[in-house]
Amino acid sequence: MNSKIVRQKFLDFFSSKAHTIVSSAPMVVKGDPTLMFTNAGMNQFKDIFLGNAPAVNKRIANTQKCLRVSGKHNDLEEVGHDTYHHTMFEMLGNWSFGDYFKKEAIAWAWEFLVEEMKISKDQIYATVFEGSNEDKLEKDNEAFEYWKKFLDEDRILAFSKKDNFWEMGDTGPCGPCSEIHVDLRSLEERKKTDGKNLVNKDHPLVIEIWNLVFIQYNRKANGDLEVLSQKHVDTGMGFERLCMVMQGKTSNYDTDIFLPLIYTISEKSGIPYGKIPEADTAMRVVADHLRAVAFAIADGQLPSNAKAGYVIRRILRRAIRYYYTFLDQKEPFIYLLLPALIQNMGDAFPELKSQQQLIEKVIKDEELSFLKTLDSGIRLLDAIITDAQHNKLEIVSGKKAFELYDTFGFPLDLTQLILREHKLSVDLNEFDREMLAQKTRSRKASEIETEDWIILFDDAIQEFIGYHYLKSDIKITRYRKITIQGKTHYQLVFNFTPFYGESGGQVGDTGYIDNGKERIPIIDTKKENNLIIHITEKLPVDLQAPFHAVVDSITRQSIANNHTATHLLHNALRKVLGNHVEQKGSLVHADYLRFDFSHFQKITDDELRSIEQLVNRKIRENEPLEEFTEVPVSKANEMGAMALFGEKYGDTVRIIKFGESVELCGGTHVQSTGNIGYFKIISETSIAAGIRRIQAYTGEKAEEYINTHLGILSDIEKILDSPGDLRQSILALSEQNSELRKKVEKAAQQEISRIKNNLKGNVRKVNGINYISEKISAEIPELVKDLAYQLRNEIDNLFLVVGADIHEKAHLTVMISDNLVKEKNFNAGSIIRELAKEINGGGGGQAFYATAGGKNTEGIERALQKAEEYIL
RNA sequence: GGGGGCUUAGCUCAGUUGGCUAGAGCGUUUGGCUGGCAGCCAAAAGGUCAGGGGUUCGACUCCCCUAGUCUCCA
Repeated sequence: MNSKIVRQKFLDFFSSKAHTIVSSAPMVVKGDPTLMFTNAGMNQFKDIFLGNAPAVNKRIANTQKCLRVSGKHNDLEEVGHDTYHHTMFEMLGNWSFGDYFKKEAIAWAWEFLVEEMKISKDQIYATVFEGSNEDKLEKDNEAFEYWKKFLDEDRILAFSKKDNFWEMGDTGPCGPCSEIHVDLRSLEERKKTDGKNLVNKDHPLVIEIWNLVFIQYNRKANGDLEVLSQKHVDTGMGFERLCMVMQGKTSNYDTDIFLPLIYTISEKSGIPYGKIPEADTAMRVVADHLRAVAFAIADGQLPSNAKAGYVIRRILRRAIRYYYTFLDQKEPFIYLLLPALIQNMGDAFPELKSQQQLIEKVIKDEELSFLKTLDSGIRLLDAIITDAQHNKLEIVSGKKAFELYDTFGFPLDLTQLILREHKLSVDLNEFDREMLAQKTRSRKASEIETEDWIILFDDAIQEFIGYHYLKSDIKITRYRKITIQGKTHYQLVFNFTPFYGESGGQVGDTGYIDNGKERIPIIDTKKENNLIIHITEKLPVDLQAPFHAVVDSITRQSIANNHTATHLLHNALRKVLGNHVEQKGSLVHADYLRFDFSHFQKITDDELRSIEQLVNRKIRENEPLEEFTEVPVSKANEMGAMALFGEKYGDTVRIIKFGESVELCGGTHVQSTGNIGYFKIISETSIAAGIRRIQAYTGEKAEEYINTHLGILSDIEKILDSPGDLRQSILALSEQNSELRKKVEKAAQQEISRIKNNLKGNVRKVNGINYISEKISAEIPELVKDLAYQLRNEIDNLFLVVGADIHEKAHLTVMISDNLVKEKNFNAGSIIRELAKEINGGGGGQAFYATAGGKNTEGIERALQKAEEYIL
């Protein structure tokens, strides 16, 4: 059964059990500081479990793309070396929000696996929670009883809290879980060793494929468990594993999900799969990482040097490392594989297809840049090797290897590989020490201490009323203290709030709360798991009191201007450049707006002008805001709304329309476009392959910007005293300037020649040495240097001492012909140090040329005389 | 968010502890030679050494700040 059918059968099965099928949430998570990537199917329903959002459908099923690069069973460095570790994988899941519970979840799981998928019941084991003294919980007898209907008792195994009790975090919803394991060993093997002894023992062929979580408790901060009134089911089944079972394979990589990719890799690299273990590993690594990176980019997460983008970069670079070393590819390679991936998964995930060009471009660019990094790293390493061989060392210091890694991004395993070829090795202990120091430094710099929420009023759902109100009477429902790098802030939550929490690129509101006795400034507002959090520097004295909350309306107006202008810009970009333009990031600030989007060339000045013109035309047309709330997703698509990436599952959405611009958006906007006043683009740049960024001003900021520039222009006009063509005037000025510079240069040279000729006339022959000692008048020390070097070329056996009074500072210069330095052992440097004493200064230089400076101009004559002593 | 590196001619880069009046290769221009796929020879032009400040007799080199960029960690 091929993987496409497996996926479809799962969805069809739960659809037949009255589940609503929803699409996968993006793999890249927005608006949850604890999570960078979706790492489990339940992520997009977290708000429902936390009680921060109501469940619209009580039964849901889907396939969710997930990414894991760290954690108990997922270390990036493991991927490719075995049959089952992955970075990106699909999780099939079904959910009940306060609807069905253990009985149905177990019965349907059984029905799907045994009746639909025809997996033999002899291969199946189930596990249940054995109970916990610590939490005063009994064995999960309910689950045990339901399983007994399908399985013999000795195939239902009990495990401890570690394996069979699921918790989302330190606090929050949790409960016992029940896992389904499948024994894939041959009949003979199964006879030899009973499968029940291999469950949960990390056997590669006795594997967990489905985890059914029964959420029935809430873990409180003090560790106590509280029974939930609403019980939920959360299940997750590894799609790749299920396919492996269905296709009778013993490795995920042998299923039709990976094999076409691996064959393409084999074909393009000319290396067969299954012959060389290292090459096989490399192919699995490349196949796995290609998926992860392609999906991440499709979801808007580009490789970068920080946070989530850095994780993607690391995954991609690991793949490059493997093909570079074990598949002998020295040119960009991974981007060539994208068509094969799309062939395989493009139907289930159309975002891959629609963004193929961008994904290829981004990957190729990243490959090129890393191959360049490798190149320069190899050059640096060569120097280290030469040095080690020169000094007859066998071990290269860990510090050097770390520097190569830390500063130049050259991977340790490559360093080791290349060193081994030269019979050298790295001091790994030292390397690890350096690494640890780096980690400690970073951790220290980002230490956050979060205290527990203190609940004042039990009012879990906080409403946002800021679309229509900027002031409101509120009560504080909960607060907590948070400390980052020694700075303490407080986070407050209200029963309802006019403050907009930072999200969708729009910055959070600022303002204050006041109760007549005290006024507390709100310095920022953030959104965390659907909760709007107001940040203050101090806590109100009377927390229970009612407060009047006021949003800074001027700032809010500027933000609204910029947000609406962003929509108009997005629309104008698509009109002028084409429909391939897709939003890739956005920042709506009170002072400016920033918009990142996919586009493959630099935008020409003409295009930029038309874009700006179009936006300003829409502003003057004064299109009114049309706001549609609670629009079903299907209706939104009909309206032609531009869905932003990062949409979470939700039954209804908010739509913002200004004339032709229709966007799905939760932000705050102007009443009509005329409020924006004026729109001015200030920069257009590239931020990554295929991604461009426009920054712009609106309203008063735009006005200020233009006035500043016009002011500069008029100032220049005044300076130049030029009412006519400024460009002509400046051009003339610049030409004049370079002419004058040449003239000055020439005059200086003439001056030098004049002095030089003078000096030449005053040469004294002393002991066969052409001795010159004289005070000259010069303006610039550089010219004296010039003079000395010229004389050196023109007079043999020269011993030159020149003094000068430059801006009331004494200067001395000594120049001695090379042959004299050699023959008579003169040293201009030590001579000048002696002479400098006469002018109360110091100096130095080389054996043939030295300078000195001092405060005492009176001493110049004495110094010149003293010089004579050296040649007598 | 924290650490480290880099920024020198149009391009790719050298430049040891501060002092060889800032170099190389490619490219450009000019002249000469040459029936050819990077043709050869010769010469020349081209630099605010990222920007700003400081230390010093003297800074591409050392220190501080700013900007851009690469890289590692979180």
